[in-house]
Amino acid sequence: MIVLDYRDKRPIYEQVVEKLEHLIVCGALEANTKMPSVRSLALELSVNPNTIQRAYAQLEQDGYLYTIVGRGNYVTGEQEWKGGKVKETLAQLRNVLENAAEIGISREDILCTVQEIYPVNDSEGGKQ
Amino acid sequence: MIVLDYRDKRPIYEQVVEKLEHLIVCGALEANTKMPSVRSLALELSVNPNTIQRAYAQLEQDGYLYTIVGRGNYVTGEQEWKGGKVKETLAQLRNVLENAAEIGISREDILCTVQEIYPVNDSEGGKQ
DNA sequence: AGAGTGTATTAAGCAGATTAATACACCTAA
DNA sequence: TTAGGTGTATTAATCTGCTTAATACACTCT
Repeated sequence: MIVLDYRDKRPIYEQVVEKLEHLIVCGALEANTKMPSVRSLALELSVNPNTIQRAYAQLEQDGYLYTIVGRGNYVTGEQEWKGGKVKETLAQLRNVLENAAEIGISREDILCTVQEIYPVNDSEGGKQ
Repeated sequence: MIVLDYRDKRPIYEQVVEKLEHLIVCGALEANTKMPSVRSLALELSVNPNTIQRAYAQLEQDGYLYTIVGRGNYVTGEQEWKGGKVKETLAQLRNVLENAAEIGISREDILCTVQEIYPVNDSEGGKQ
C-alpha cells in the first residue's frame, strides 16, 4: 500500500500519515474504504503496531479517517477534510509567495510557474 | 538580535539558522557585517556555545556566512546564496501549486492569492 | 603577553521515537 | 456462545538526536 523511505529523518509515523493522506486526497482511496488493520499494516511495513496506531490516530484527528472500535478504520468523505486542506494549502502558498517577493523574484516568474502547473491556452478564453 | 520560540518543537540550532538566514535574505544584515561571536550569541540567547557553533556551521555551508578563524563570522554577498535560494523557492512554489491542483483549487483562486502578495493596478499597464 | 576568536573533543542528561509484551473491550461470523 | 480479528491502553526498555558542560588548542589582533 505504501513504501517507507529510511533516508527520511522524520519519524516513521509522520511518513505514514503523509503518504496515506496523499492517497486519500488524490482519490486513490475512496470514501468509506476499509483501511488495513493496525496489526496488518504494521506487519506489512515491518514496523511496530504502536507506530501505525499513532499514525491512524493522527489521520483521524485530521479528519481523513473515522474509526469503529472492533471493526476498523475507514476513509472519510471529502467534506470532512476539504475545507481545512484548502485553507492550509492557500496559507502555504501565501508563505512561499512572501518568501519569493522578499528575495526579488518577479511577478512574471511567479505567473510563469503558475502557468506550468495550471496551463491555459489563449484560444480557450473564459468559457468552454 | 533574534528571539527564540520555546513552543517551537524544532531544535534550537534550526531556529537560529532560520532566523539569521531571514535577516540576511531580507537585507537587515549587509554583506561583510560581522556576526556576534559564538560565545556572545550563546550568552545572549541563554544557550550553549556548541548550539550556536552548529547553527553557524550550517549557515556557512548554505553560503550565508564566511569564517575567518581567530576573527569571526561574516555575512556573505548576495551572489553567494541568491541563485540557490531562488531555485529552492520556485521548487517550493511548484510543490504547493501541485498540491493545490490536486485538491481542486481553481486557477482563479491561485491568481487571486498571487495578487494579494504581488499587487498590480490595472492603470499601471506594463511600463511605468 | 593577553584577550577574543573559531574549532574540536568528551561526557552527561534529556526528550522523543520505536520496539516489545501485554491486556482489555468491542464486533462479527461460525 | 465462542473464537478470532479489531481498536485501544499501558508499561518498560532501547535508541537516536539535541543540548549542556567542561575543556583544550590554534589563530588573530592589540
